[in-house]
This record gives sequence, C-alpha cells and structure tokens, in this order.
Amino acid sequence: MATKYWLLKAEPDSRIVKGKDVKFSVDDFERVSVSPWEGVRNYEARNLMKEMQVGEKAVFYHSNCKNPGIAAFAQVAREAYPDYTSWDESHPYYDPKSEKDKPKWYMVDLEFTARAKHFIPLTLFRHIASLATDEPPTEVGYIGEDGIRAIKTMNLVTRGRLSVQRVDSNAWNIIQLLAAKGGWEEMDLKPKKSSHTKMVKPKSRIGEVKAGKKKEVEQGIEEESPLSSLDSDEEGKPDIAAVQSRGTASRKRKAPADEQPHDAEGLRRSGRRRVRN
DNA sequence: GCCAACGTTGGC
DNA sequence: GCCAACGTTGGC
Repeated sequence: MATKYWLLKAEPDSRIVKGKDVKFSVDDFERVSVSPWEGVRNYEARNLMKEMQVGEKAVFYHSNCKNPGIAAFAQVAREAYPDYTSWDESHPYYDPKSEKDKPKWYMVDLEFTARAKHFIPLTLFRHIASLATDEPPTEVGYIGEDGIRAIKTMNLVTRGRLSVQRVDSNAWNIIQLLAAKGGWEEMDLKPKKSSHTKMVKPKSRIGEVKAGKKKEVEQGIEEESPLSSLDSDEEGKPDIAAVQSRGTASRKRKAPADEQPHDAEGLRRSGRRRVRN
C-alpha cells in the first residue's frame, strides 16, 4: 500500500475556548516534538486519522490566523487511539456522547520533523490554483504545469474547512519543492480574478434597507468538477448519513464519510484541534 | 428523506 | 469583525 501523505491544521494564535487556550503553533509543536492531535470533532477528519500509519508523512498547517499556510513537516508517531479529551468535562472539546467503552473520537500522535525552509502561504496555493495551467509564474516556474494541476485539485484549495486532509503524492512533491526553494516572495499573491467574482456590492443608496440576514447565494456557479476525493475508505462501517446536499447551490460534496456508532448524534463543533495545556 | 435553519470554520 | 462556505440538526 502506497504511503499516504497528510495535512493537519492547528491554530497558532491564542483563542480561548471554555477557559482554555487552544493555541498550538509551529513553535509549540517543535518544542514538544510529539503531540497527540486531540480535539478533532468532525467525522471525516477522524476517519482520515484512523487511516494513518506510523511513519507516514504530513504537513503542519497554520489555520485561522493572519497568515495561514504550511509551516512544518511531521510524521505519524502513533496510530489512532481514543481521544481522551472527549471524556474530560473541563476540556474545550468535551463530548458527553463519547463514552469510555465506546469512544466516538480518535486522535493520532504526530512528531515534528522540520520547519519548512520557506513557509508556504495559503495565498500562494490559491493564487496558483487560479491560474491557467499553461501560465506558470516565472518565480515558481520550477513546479511546472503538473505542479499547477496538482495544486488546483488539492483539498486545501477545494475543501478549505476540513482540518485533516489527505495530500496526494503529486501535491506532496510540489509542497516539498516549494518549501525548499521558495521564490514567491515578490509575487502579488492575490488570486487572479476568476469566474466567480462576486463583487456585487450594492451601490449603497441612501437609506438602504438592510435586508435581514439572508444572504442570497447566487447559484449557478458550480464550478467544481474535480472534487476528486478518492475516498472514503472507511474501515469501519459504511457511511450512513449519506449526502445531504444542501439545496441551494447544488453542491456536490461527497458523502460525509461518517460512521457513527449507532445513534447518530453529534456535537456540532467541527474539526478544530488542539488544546494546549 | 428532503431541505431550511442554524451554527461553525476560517479566509480575508 | 465580517461573512461565505458548508456540516449538522430537526421539522415535516
């Protein structure tokens, strides 16, 4: 079985949840060297962690911060085991539905490997993903057209909210290159306005009405085609909660890879992670 | 089983 | 701080 590669997020900035700081930066990671990846409360992310094997490589991503992006490399140091923080009432991600004899949430241990020589900002990925395949920027021309293709389909670009993601080997190789070589520091990393530009801001008339909290989504967009996601090879049961596409925008999303142990229920938090203690 | 409402993620 | 995106819940 081919080695798999992963991307895991953590928040480098302080954020207090239930009185505890959930911050976990690359500095923290480097300092502790090995860390349990607790706090993931999203089924798909959890299932991905259950697939992880000791020794597999991963990138460490800074999320929900001023400059999100890939900060370091890591490897899986322990396969999935129950996330004991889900049993701790005082923990930010306590889940009363998770029982000791039937854990609902799992985590792996990750070991810090090295910092990325060049921090790779999300804006770079987004920018590259917005380009035509045959117009590679000279500054990072070394990634080639295949590199652009690989980036366009990265989960990081297409599935922003997933906190634990798989990284395919093409993307993995590009990440290695980028982290080693850099070169984009002078680039203007704004995405190249793509099709779905949505700048329809009202021309503000003078007493405009505020229109409630309804945000109409223009639909019709539906660009997504790739959504590759090979997916879900759950090892557990098949996923039940199948797709629930939301009506509005014909989103195609894959089934929520889930499994839920008998009663579905659920916390509504998603996959954030990490709580320092 | 559909889908509107709700609540969270997380970029900007 | 705003708000689009989207996972989840719950009414029907």
